[in-house]
Amino acid sequence: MEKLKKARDEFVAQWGALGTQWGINRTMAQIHALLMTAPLAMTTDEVMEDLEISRGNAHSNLKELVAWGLIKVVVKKGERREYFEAEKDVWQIFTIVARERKRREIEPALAILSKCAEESSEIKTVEGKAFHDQMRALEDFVGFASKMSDRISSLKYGFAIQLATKLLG
Amino acid sequence: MEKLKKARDEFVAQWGALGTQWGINRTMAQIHALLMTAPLAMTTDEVMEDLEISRGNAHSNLKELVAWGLIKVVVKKGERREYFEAEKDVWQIFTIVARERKRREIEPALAILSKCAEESSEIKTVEGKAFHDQMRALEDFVGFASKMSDRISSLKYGFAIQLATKLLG
DNA sequence: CCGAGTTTTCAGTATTAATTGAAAACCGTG
DNA sequence: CACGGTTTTCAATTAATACTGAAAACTCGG
Repeated sequence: MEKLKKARDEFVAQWGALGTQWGINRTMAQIHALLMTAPLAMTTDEVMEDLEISRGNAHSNLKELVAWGLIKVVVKKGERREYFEAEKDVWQIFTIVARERKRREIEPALAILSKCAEESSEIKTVEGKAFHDQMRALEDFVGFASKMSDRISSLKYGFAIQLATKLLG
Repeated sequence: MEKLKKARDEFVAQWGALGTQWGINRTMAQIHALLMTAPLAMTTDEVMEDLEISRGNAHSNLKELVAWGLIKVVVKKGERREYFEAEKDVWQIFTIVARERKRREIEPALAILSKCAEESSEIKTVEGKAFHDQMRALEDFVGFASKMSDRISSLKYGFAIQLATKLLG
């Protein structure tokens, strides 16, 4: 049906544009959108054709999505080429993104803060103490956020909703 | 003291590098780090000199930080030029960043999902229904996350910690 | 171990984003 | 309203990132 194709194309295009805001590249976001709404697993060539992108581009972004865990390689028996299929469950997607963001954003921040807090711990001036305290406060908070992220991700969807509803109510 | 300067320089440099991961530009993150650890409010010229960057660059990133709400302009009486000072409270910083991310990442996503869900609602094919359901599921989840973000941000720090501790315990 | 089908790499190119620096606009004071 | 100090703008440049396309590497059945 034509209408579906149009809606899906729009979703892919817009999700791609959004990807930029999120700090991931457009193509990766587009492929993710495409596969999330694909009724069947797709090959690299299908992705290339659909998005009108080069093989190299399709390849590297498919691999990157696999590395994130947002898509999986599936092999069909009697077929040599690889098919790709996206995780479609929203809670799964959320936990994967949360895990990856933690790894890429929270953990490096924590490392920096710990190091700076440590290095400034024996400075005796007033300014030195203020700096140290600021580092510690940030370190504590970020460390706390990191633990929270793990805990929430490890919940089952239903339980997370229940908990959240209690908070919202 | 020399040791403090070194620790602070490292913090500024590394926080700047981290900014890239977070999808904000290096200079903005550096200025933020600099002001967060500044004992006194700083002028544009001081920021320029400290980071060795141009006036235009310092200016636009200071304005951007003001727009986020992460730093404030302060005027000293008898002084013509503007001073800038950062919000230092970690919970405040967190809520500001959460608000901004919601505005830049969550709300646009929600708009796209709503539109695509709406446009696909009357498609009768099996594939059309699957697409529609996927859009709705994503919309529901993102909308829910959006509400949660607001609720958490509106809590007082102490209460948030208490709540979180209950979850962690 | 050959060859067709497929995946991977990567040097070169294109695109996008950040930065400079100087000119223009602004602003309060005499 | 002219002037020095200050902020703001923006065209040109530079730096960072993404993408292409073709060649190389890999894989598996025969």
